[in-house]
Amino acid sequence: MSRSRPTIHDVAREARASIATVSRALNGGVVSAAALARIETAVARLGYRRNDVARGLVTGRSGLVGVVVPDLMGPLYAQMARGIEDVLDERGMHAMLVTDHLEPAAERRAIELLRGRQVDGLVLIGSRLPADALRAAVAGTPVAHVQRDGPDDGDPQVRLDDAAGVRAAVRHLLDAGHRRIGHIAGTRRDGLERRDAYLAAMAEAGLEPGPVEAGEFTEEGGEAAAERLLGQRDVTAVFCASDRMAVGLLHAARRRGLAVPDDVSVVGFDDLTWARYLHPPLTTVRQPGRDMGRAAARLVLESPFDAAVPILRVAPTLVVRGSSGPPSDPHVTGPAARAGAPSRR
Amino acid sequence: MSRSRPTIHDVAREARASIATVSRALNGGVVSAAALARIETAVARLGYRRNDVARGLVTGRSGLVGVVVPDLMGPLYAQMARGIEDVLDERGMHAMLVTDHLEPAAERRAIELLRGRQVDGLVLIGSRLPADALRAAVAGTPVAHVQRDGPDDGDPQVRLDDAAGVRAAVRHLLDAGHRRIGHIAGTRRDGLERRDAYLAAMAEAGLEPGPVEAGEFTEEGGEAAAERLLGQRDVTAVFCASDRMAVGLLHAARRRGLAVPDDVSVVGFDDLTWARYLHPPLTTVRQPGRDMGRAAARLVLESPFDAAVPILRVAPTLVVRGSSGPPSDPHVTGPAARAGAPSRR
DNA sequence: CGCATCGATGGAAACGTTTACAGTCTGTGT
DNA sequence: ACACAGACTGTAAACGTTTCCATCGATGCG
Repeated sequence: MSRSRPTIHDVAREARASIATVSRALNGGVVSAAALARIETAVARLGYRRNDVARGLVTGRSGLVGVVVPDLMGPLYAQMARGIEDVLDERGMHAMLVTDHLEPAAERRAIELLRGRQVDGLVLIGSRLPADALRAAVAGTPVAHVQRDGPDDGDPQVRLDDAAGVRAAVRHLLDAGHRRIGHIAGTRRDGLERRDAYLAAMAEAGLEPGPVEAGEFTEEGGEAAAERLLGQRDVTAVFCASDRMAVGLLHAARRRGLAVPDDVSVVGFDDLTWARYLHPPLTTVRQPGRDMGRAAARLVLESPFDAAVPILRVAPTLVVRGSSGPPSDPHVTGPAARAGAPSRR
Repeated sequence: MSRSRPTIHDVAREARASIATVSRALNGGVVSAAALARIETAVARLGYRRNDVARGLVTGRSGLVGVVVPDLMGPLYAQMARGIEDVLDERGMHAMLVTDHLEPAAERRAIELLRGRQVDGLVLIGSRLPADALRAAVAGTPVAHVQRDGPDDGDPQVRLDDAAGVRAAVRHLLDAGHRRIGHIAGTRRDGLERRDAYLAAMAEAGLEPGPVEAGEFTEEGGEAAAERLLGQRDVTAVFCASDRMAVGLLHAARRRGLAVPDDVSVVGFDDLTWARYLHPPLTTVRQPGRDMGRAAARLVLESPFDAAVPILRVAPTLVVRGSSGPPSDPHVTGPAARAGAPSRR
């Protein structure tokens, strides 16, 4: 009984109709009520299901949008993927996810794979491909980028308004009374943009920038940078380019016996799902991944219509939680004052 | 210049060969060196790329394994997906990910979609579909389950050895000297299995089970259950059915002014990526998601060969971190109480 | 010298659809 | 009674591959 899947021919025979009529019935063409009824029962009896591969071959479309994502384990990427699915769903389309693992070669392969599958569009998240390599790889397929990690060219793109987020974070610390604010910077494109925005925000407030330390976009990177940073005098607050780095900072602070936020305020960036469960809960800049994914999906599906919106900035929001507060005592604070006073156990 | 993609015919014309020869050259069949060279240059000149849709139509295979995953934002699911990709990669295949969002209807649709795409196999993660609905949906396609959330039937399946993990966790607390150990239980299938394993482990140690509270598999669920549990007398340790619930517990403990692990020890389950960054770092049972994904992928690809391994249990490992320690209260853990403790070090 | 063998090639038939086109009815206005 | 519209329906040609089969020289062997 494990016969191979029934085809449209089987349905046609069963329903005494031609395959053309069956096809029309299935796709909402003009068919007589009688034929439609026969076909429907035949479909049900046989358990027929359309073969989308064959269909794609003749129509030239697949109903698929290819998504290449750096890493599925990043909660932010997962949110973006979800956003893409949202808008694809309502159009009866689907996403096909492929991961490059931050390797440009894998990214190129992923694009090839997807195009071989006739995807109707491509959403590239955090793409590192140089403009020419990219153009060659995607050829005719419509493309939209999210938070592209490479130089811009004419392709439509959605990108966080990093500067606005950083400004909000720095303002928040300034408003709380901090004057000497350090920064832990990332090394990728958005890391650099955030660092520049930080410098600009400090300058705007008429303040000298605090110490800046760069590191990998990871907990370890953040911790290492924090070690260097917390050695400096007078720093009462630190703004991190990512939440992951912020947890590294939290650890380093704890090791040095610094209380957060009393001795040092911490602000992160991204608002990863678990940021609120840290101790203390992390004040951070929320990156609306799902919205960004939605926007990108719309962009890629509608790019032919208005070709004049190459870059779309979405606004982040500051989420104030427990890791930031007013400086306790500006002139006494600092590692020197409390050195060697770890209070735990 | 935006001509449509070159086909194998174009290559054949350009290389003065028949399409059959080109196809053979591309797929490693027998071709003369001269022809091969001509074809290769033609491919390069034209930028030809095989159309996998057409290919799939004739071969009946797609090189794709469909993966239906409850939710991309769960780090554990992402790890499993990664594991699947690992083994697919080394076979030149790819994963096609689709999410049901814990809705059985969406799960069924996802399976239909995937089968319409002619996937060569299906990996279902946390499937909730009843056996008959499932059987109807997958028809002839090979299937493997991961941590199926429904009754078993004959389908190959990989599943965590929940009982072993729970036993390790409970033993760990017992060895530390705890006697009154509470449990926060989950409601899904694995939650129930873990609860039963907890009860068994307590019985095995000759102890009465501590209070058990069930809740949703979320931070809020854990927090609510913890509120009920921490009111009880004498509880010096709590074992949670998941890390997410454990952070809820941590919060509830903090609110009540209970120190962890001094007043109450906490052990989680899963070892989600951020468990080590909590404060204190969470002692937990690590679920090797990536390995489970790998195992499932192998299972689905090789199921015809040995049909006799329907259920494969993978072993979790206990990761001891800062959230668990000996009970502080001296008179509860006197020598008498310790007498029955199986101490293995 | 004839015959089987072999390596390389091309022709053509699939694979399961959609869709342009050409029919076949039935009813209607003249 | 006739043409003609209109509503349905069927035939057949695509879509871009793989693969079976036949063909064709050339080579080796008896």
